[in-house]
Amino acid sequence: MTAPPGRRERKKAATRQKIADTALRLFLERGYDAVGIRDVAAEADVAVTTLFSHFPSKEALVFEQDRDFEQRLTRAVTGRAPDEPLVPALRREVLALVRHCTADSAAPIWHMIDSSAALREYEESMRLRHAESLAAAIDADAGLPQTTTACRTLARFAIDAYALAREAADPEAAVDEIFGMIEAAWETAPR
Amino acid sequence: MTAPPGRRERKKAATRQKIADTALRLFLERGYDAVGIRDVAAEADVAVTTLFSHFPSKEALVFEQDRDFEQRLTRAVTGRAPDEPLVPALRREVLALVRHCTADSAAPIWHMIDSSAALREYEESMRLRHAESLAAAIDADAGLPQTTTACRTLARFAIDAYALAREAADPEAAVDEIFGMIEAAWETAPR
DNA sequence: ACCGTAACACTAACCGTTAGGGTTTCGGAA
DNA sequence: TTCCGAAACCCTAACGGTTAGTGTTACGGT
Repeated sequence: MTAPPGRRERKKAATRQKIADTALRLFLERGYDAVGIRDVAAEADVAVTTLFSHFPSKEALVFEQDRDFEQRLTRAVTGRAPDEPLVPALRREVLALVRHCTADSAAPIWHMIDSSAALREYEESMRLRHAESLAAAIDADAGLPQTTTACRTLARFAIDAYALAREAADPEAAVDEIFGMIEAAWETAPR
Repeated sequence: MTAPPGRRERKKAATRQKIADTALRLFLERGYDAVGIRDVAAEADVAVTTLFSHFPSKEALVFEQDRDFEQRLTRAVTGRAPDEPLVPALRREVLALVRHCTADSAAPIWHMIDSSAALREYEESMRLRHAESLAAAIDADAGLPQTTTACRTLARFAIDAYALAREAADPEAAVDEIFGMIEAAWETAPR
């Protein structure tokens, strides 16, 4: 599938990694708002323009680790066992994602995100984009006769569940509670 | 209630109005991204700092007209007839809001918003803030035994309904469809 | 051995936004 | 009526994220 990549691509990946690592370290050390793009670039020993050729924005540096979020959600739909119903599969994946980001090791990062308005907003629009892909995956699922609107609704509800559970006092219980509601909603969806 | 406001407040309101009108006109004429804050300020004959003392950001200029959105939603909950159930009241209000913003007269503005990533993102975070107030209003409603999590979930679902319906081919049908799902979700919510 | 190009660097700006500091003008108290 | 405090406004200068323009290097395929 993937032939041993050449020196070129290895160097590129290394540069990207160095930028992301440096950025996250500086952000955690001094605080997101107190670190400028120019600081990150200097510390990573790259030009500012290079940084922006790897990452579309300052905020994107923070969510490097989170890159597979979108794919995990869509694959939870497209790659589930042939007879597994949709919503429980989604619920399992959302639960796993919530567990992952409420783990103790992730606490400093999420504390940083919650402290910065820019990061919170960025995350939300990111999740919305994810909801769009998820909606497409659900809509494309053969054997689901539901409306396109219903599919988009389900996708957004699932993203909501993730966002709300992350902030809840007991995240795992919140996933259960919200997905109970989603289950009922989906069963009512017209087809 | 409101005594005849003094000259001072009238002038302030006039300035604010002039800025908002000028901004919207320029945005529609030349496109949101093609008009800078300095352009708006110059055309409205105010200093840039004055503009930002009236509006917190460039995006906020566009949503001047939309200012009562939040209040309309919360009042649909807090001010409904004593015996009217919650979700239908919400549905009525969301339907009215969707009708309002899909009216022909509003088309150019919404086309502009949809064309600009900055405006789309701003709108979404704005709606999320609205969802928080709505959740608080629902939570505070006496006689509703539901969980706080369930209230926050309902609030977000209602906001989702608005956003999804706005984009749907048949917005009013979409409101019906989504609120059917929400109704089922809410009935399932633990109390 | 050579060429095309991908990755990177440097400079200089653009744009939204804010701080600092000054001037006018109103509203209410003396 | 007079005067004072403060609100509204202005100007200048900057900050920080982001991008365009233009080279330079070094890798990969011919």
